[in-house]
Amino acid sequence: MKRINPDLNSLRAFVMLANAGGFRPAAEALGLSGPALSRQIARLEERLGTRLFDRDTRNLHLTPSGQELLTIAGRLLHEAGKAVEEFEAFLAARRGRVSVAGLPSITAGLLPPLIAQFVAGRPNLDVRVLDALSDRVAAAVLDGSADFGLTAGASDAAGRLAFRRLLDDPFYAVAAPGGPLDDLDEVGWQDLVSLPFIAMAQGTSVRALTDAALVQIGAAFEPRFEVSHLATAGALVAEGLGVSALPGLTLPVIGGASLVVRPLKAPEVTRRIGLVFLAGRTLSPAAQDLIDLVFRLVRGPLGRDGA
Amino acid sequence: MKRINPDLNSLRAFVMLANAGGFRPAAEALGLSGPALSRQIARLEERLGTRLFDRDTRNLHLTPSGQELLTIAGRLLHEAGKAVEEFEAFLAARRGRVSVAGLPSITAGLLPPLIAQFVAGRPNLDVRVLDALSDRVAAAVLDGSADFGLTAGASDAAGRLAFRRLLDDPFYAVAAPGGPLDDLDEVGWQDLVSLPFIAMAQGTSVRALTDAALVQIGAAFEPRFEVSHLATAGALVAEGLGVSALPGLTLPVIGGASLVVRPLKAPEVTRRIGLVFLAGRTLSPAAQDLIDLVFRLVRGPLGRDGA
DNA sequence: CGGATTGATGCGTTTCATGCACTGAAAAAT
DNA sequence: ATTTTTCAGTGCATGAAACGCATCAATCCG
Repeated sequence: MKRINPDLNSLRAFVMLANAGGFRPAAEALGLSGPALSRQIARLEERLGTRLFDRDTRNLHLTPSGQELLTIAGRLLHEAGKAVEEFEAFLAARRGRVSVAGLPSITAGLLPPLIAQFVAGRPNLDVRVLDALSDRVAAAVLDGSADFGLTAGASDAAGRLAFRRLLDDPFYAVAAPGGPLDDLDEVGWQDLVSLPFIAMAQGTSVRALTDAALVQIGAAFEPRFEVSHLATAGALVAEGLGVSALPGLTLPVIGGASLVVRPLKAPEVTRRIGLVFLAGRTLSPAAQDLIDLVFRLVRGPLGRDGA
Repeated sequence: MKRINPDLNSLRAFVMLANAGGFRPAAEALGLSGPALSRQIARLEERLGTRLFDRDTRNLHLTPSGQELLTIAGRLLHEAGKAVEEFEAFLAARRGRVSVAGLPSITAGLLPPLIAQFVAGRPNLDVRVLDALSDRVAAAVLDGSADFGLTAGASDAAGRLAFRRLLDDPFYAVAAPGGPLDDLDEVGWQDLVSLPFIAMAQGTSVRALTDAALVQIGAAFEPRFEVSHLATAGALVAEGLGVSALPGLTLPVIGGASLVVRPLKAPEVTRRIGLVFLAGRTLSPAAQDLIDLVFRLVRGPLGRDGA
């Protein structure tokens, strides 16, 4: 048997005619001329191989087949409407899921208020945040488990990732109140090497930049403590066990407000934070929207904690 | 916002392309040329206002929007397939419901084996049988609660009903074994009037014909018993309380095999059984099939209990 | 560095749907 | 009873949409 292929417009016309009870009102409701509707029904009947209406010039009645089709077509059109609505919601970034991968300092310090603003009024939009170190962020973007990443520097893999600079995050020296930084306005890297230093673990972007800065000034690096998590570093600093050098974005995460924070100079080191995404790939509307929001709020009003 | 109107062919093409992973195999599977498919996708993208594939000459990847559409379109196409399947099943008379109205003698005597044959292999086809007297059969057909009726004579209503003759059902005289008919080969109506007569109630087709026959021979009619149901009449006859005159189709219902049955002559009275349906209205495929089966089996091989 | 493969584009053709004008039939009005 | 109106269907021409063929640009392979 040849495959019947209903087209939705015909079905819409059919349902409209069945409900209107006459060609004239149905045609008008459809924005069609009378003859056009007449032919549309005739075509549909021919394609389906059945008469759908018993009609003479004065009366119009659904045949049993028409009655059956009315039920089925009504349901299908309803499904189609829902499908369109769903997809439009997705396109309008009101529905779907955005997965962001980012460095812990970013996901904890920068992102939360932005995400709060982003999801406001979008109850069906889910946001996943994946916090990981730089290379795992890149990996997550590469394998598709994150729509995009916010990380430091453009490490990276065979040109398959694109990078867009978001902001430069300068390093600060941090110490406990009553510690060695109290009387200084600004600190040089050289000043730090003689102090007990709390370093981030190998593999973190902070550590890589710290190492680079120390190499630049030709200093040997002997960290007193080495930790993986910012919160730990912060707690050690607060306890007065040492000093550290950290990018500005990390400060809110470690409770920088109760520490002594000083600009770090000689050299001025900044962590280049940016967007990482698959080169040549279109992003979902929601992801694109979130990115736009991030860039707008971070770059525009220079305030980095939104609202 | 302008209403997006997806057409199923585009979606089919899209899904096919997404699954095939390349234009060439997808186009072939769709029976289209390469360029046709290319344009179809381009049109769909334009209509939806989104790119669905990130593609260059060598790679083809769904965009997030494409991924979303794939899910939604797949579901919708599945629904459409089910809808077509359902409707085709209805057209093929494998699904749906047939409502038959008929005289009790027909629904009980003639119909059951036909219905058994009819529903064999059609598990999703329901049959409703409405047994009622002649005028209620007509009423049921008129108001649509029955697809068609099997009844006696073309009584009927303002030409809105059409009648098609099925068979002529001759009357027989029936009595208990050991009763007055034992020694006769055939019986005349005149012979019956002197015997205790068990008559069907007023309003039945049997009674109307009985009255007419007796008027024709100028006999007064004084039934000894008057009953509404065939089974009662049969039981009274079997008990030897009287004789009756009944059409052949009723005999199986009353257990005619254990009674004495003789052809009734002078005059030969037949009940004209036929099909009643709404004039000018198309019947459902299933109803039409059942009608065809009834006519074929009743008229053709003269056997009235099928198989 | 050529040949082959893949998706896109130009162009002419075909198919399909639509609108206008008109026909034929049936109900309503006179 | 006759005319008028109403309604769905048909002839015909127009316009849009989709298609195939030929070709092009970009990429991969040998």
